[in-house]
Amino acid sequence: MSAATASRVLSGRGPASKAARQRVAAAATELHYVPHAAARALATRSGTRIAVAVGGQTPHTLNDPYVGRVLAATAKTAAAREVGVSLHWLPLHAPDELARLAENRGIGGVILVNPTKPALAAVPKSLRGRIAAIGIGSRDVPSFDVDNGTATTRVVQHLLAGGRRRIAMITGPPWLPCTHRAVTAYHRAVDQAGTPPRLVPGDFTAARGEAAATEIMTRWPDTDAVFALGDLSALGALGALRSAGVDVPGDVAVAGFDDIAFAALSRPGLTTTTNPVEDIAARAATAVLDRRRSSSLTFYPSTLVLRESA
Amino acid sequence: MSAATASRVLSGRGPASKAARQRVAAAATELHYVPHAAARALATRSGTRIAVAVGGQTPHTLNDPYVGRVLAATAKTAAAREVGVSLHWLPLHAPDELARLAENRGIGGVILVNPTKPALAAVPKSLRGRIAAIGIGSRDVPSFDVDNGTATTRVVQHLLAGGRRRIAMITGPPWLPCTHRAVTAYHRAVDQAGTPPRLVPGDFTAARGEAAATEIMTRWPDTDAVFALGDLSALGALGALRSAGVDVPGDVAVAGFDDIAFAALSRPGLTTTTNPVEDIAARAATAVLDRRRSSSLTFYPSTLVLRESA
DNA sequence: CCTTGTGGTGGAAGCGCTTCCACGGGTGGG
DNA sequence: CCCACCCGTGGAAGCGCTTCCACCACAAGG
Repeated sequence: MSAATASRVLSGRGPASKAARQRVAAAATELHYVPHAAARALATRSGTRIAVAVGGQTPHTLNDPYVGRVLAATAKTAAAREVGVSLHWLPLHAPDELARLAENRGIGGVILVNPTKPALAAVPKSLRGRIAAIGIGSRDVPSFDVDNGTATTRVVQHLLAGGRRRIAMITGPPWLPCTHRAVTAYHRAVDQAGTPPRLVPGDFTAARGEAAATEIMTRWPDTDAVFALGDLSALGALGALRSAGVDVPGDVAVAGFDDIAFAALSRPGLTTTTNPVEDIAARAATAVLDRRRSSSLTFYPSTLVLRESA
Repeated sequence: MSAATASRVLSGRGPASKAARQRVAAAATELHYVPHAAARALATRSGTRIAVAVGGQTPHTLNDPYVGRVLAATAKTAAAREVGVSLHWLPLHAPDELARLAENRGIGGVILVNPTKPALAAVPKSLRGRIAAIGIGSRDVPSFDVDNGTATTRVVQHLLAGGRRRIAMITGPPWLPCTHRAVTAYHRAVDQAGTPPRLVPGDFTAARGEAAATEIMTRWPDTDAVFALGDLSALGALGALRSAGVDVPGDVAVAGFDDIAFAALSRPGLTTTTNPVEDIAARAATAVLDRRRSSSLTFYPSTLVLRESA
């Protein structure tokens, strides 16, 4: 029984007789053998382990319900394939961080969450086929994202149908392509209805949502609906409005995006539109693990969730 | 210039002349050299990279605001030391998973989050000095946790001071030592006040909080306060109560634990008690990276945050 | 019976790094 | 002036695995 044979059966590659297979399996379980991931990565020069790289201004971005959902879903599919998950913060101002990550081996694939354009541009060729992006919808890299254009249109139409005529929008970070898609859809929808566009930049955080709502009510006091890209911002806005004595949904309707768990927990319940992140993350994980270069841009449908706030 | 010399200056270990140091540094930056983590781990037989292992029934536990805070804080201190973070789910029924993790090298330290007793017992000796636990408060392994005994006492006393006399508690999972500490403190506090103990088991989730609140109001309709270990459960309870037409805090006061971001966002705002997880996680990360075996059990103070719900 | 194939096997090289060790050329003291 | 000493250096081994390749034994065909 040589190391070569053992390696063949344990890694499942190469020929091995039934007898050898059984002997190795028996020995492995008896000795509680665990392959040395580093050695394997070194020899194979292509680690297993999928890296989730989250873009953002501070490491604090990692603490976000959206990211939490991505992580849980990724960890689940990763565990099923017996690979690990590592977590990385991709500073907005250091796009080459991704290249370092890739060179630093041990990783078999990368899932980018909300990366900047420069970060996408800096994707090293060595990562081809083992990288996917979610939360952006870009063509530079295989992407999986929610169809937030259609979703935005539907939300705005719902608000219009409810009699709202001055609908403000709290956007996502300007450096995200998905922000542009949503903003475009928003513009088209309000233009079509002949109602004025009111845009305030956001960053997906609750704090920014609060500030943005205050800003909106100051600049345009007659606003009767606020749509925030991201439930966190929507909930922040909702809180700020109610603290200011504004009745929701009486005076102002509030709608969010993503349908995070807290959207249902808030009072009034937050009207929002789903984001099937779990599916998306699972698909992205599978794609990078299988080195599929397919499907450069896939959009997942979002469905409107009506609660009390709008 | 040999590989040996380069290795010495890059890893900062061993002697090297000033000239050599500079030449290596220059070459490294020019070539965008990134050390191969796997090779290094193999040679050193002690990887860098800190593993966060979260105990729980399903991978879904990874998606929890508490865990999110731990991850963000860990990633921050890890990034400052140029080490990676990997994420693991520690199934409740597979305590040896931790041993596999340890053998699977590449990791320099482990932070256990809410591990079970069997998992703690299964900690391999090879991990001595590079492991720490948070969220449990155990002596089996260096632990950093919030002082939830004192915090619980203070919450109950606050509820009593507010005139509440039938205070129910939604606990944490029974397999967590911290649940016992809090339950003990709760018992002592209500006994002292001569009010009846009302315990319902929880698991930190919002769904369980809702169910528990319903259960409480069914079994003990005259309950006038609910204290949940974990804001998620408290918010779930709060939602269920209000849906049942119960006025909060008029009829029933609700208090939580942890002071997650949503505690402030909810209406009424959730009265809770802080959990300095960020500090705790940072300290735990530093401890494992520095291989400190010190401080077997450190408790961090919690402060009461009064909002509208209690 | 010998040839040509086949599936299974072990030897050995090598993945990129660290670290032991032996060695050379400086310095200071005798 | 020579020796002992020490700092800085490069050669080489080895971390645990994979994988190429040569090899053997056997089965099937001529």
